[in-house]
Amino acid sequence: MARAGVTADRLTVVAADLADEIGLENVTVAALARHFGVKDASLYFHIRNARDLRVRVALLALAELADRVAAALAGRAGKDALVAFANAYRDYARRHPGRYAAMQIDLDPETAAASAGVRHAEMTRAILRGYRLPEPDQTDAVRMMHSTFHGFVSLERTGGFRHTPRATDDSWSRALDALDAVLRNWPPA
Amino acid sequence: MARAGVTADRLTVVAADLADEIGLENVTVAALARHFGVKDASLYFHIRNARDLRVRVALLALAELADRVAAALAGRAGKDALVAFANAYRDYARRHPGRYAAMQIDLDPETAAASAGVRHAEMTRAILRGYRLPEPDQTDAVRMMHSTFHGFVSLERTGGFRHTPRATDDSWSRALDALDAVLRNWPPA
DNA sequence: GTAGTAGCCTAGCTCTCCTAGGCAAACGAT
DNA sequence: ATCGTTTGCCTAGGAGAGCTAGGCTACTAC
Repeated sequence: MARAGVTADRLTVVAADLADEIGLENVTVAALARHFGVKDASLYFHIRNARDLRVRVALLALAELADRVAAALAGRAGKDALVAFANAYRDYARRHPGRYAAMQIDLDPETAAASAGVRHAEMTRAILRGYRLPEPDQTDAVRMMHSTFHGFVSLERTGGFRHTPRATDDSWSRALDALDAVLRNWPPA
Repeated sequence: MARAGVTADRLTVVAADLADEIGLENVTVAALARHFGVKDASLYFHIRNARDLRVRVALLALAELADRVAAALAGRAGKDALVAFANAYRDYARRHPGRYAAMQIDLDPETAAASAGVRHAEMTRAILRGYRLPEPDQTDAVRMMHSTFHGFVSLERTGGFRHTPRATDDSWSRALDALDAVLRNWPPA
C-alpha cells in the first residue's frame, strides 16, 4: 500500500488552505484526513490534537504575514510605510480569512514569544520611528495602530459595515489618514 | 414528574452566563441541558439548533450593551460622551467575554436589522453630532471609532498586549484621547 | 538481509448535535 | 369536573467529531 507522505508541515498548509475555503471552525481532523486519503486516527502521529493543528496554522499565518509586511515595508518610511503595512495586513486578512481567524487564537506565552508575532511588533515599532515617539507613547501608539487595523478588518469580515452603503475601501483610506495625523501630533491630549 | 420550566429566554440567559464562565465555544446544548437537569433532546423544543442558541445569546448581549451604553451616555456630549461610550463598551466586553464573543457572530441581514445593533449605530452617530461631521466623513468616523473599540478590546482579551508591561488602562485612555483629537480635526488628509 | 522505526491501519470509546416518536402534566372549553 | 389539546419532557438512536490503544507493513540504516 502506497504511503500518503503526510508530514506535519504539509498537514498545516492544507489545513490553512482548507480554513480559507470553508472556515477555520470547519477544519476538522477527519476532514483533513479525507483530503489526504487517510484515516483520521493516522493524523495523530503527526499532530498532538485538534488544537495543536490550529496553533500550527496560526504560526504559519503569522510567519506568512510577517513576510508580506516586510516586503511591503522595504524602502518606505513615514506615512508611506504606515499605509504599506496596513494594506498588506488587510490584504492578507481578506485573501486568507481562515488563516487570519487562526491568528486570533490565544497562544500560550512561550509559543507566542517564539512566533513571528515578535516580527510584527518589531516592524510596527520600526514604522513609528518615523514619528519619533518616546516611551510609553510609542507603546500606546503601537496598540492603537494594531487595534485599528485588527478592528477594521475584523468588522469588515463579519459584516459589521454592511448596513451603510459607503465603500469600505474609502473608509479604510480615511482611517489611515486619521491614524497618520494623530501619530504626527502625538500626544493627542 | 415536575417540569423544569424551561423557556427560550431562560435558556438564553443561562447560556450567556455559561459562556462568560467557560467560553462560548464550550457552551453546548448538552451542557446547557445538564444545567437545567434535563435531557439535551428536550431543548430542541425551545431552540432550533445550536447556532440558534448562540444567535439568541448575541441578541441578548447586543440589547444589554445598548442599555448600558445608553445609560452611560445620558446627559453627556463631546469627548465626555465618547469616553463614556467607550468605557461602557470595554467594561461590558471584559465583564462578559462570552456574551461579547457571541456578539461577533455573523447575523443574517434581517436578524441584524431587527437587533439592538441599530441602537449602537444610532448612539455612535449621536456622539459624532458633537463633532459636526458631514457625510461621508461621519460614516468613516463611525467605522474608525468602532474599529478602535473592537480592536482594542479584542486584542486585550486574546492577550495581544501581554508582551509589553505598559498598563492597558493607560493605553486605552491615550487611544481615546487620540480618537477625540482626530475627530475634532477631521478630515485628517 | 535483518533490526528498527516510521507511517498507516482497525477497533472502539466518549461526546456532541439532532430527529422521531411516546407519554404525561397543564390548560381551556364545555 | 372532565375531556381533548397542547405543551414539555422523555427514550432511543444515528451521524460525525476527537482521541487512544494496539497491530501490521513499508522503508531505512547498518
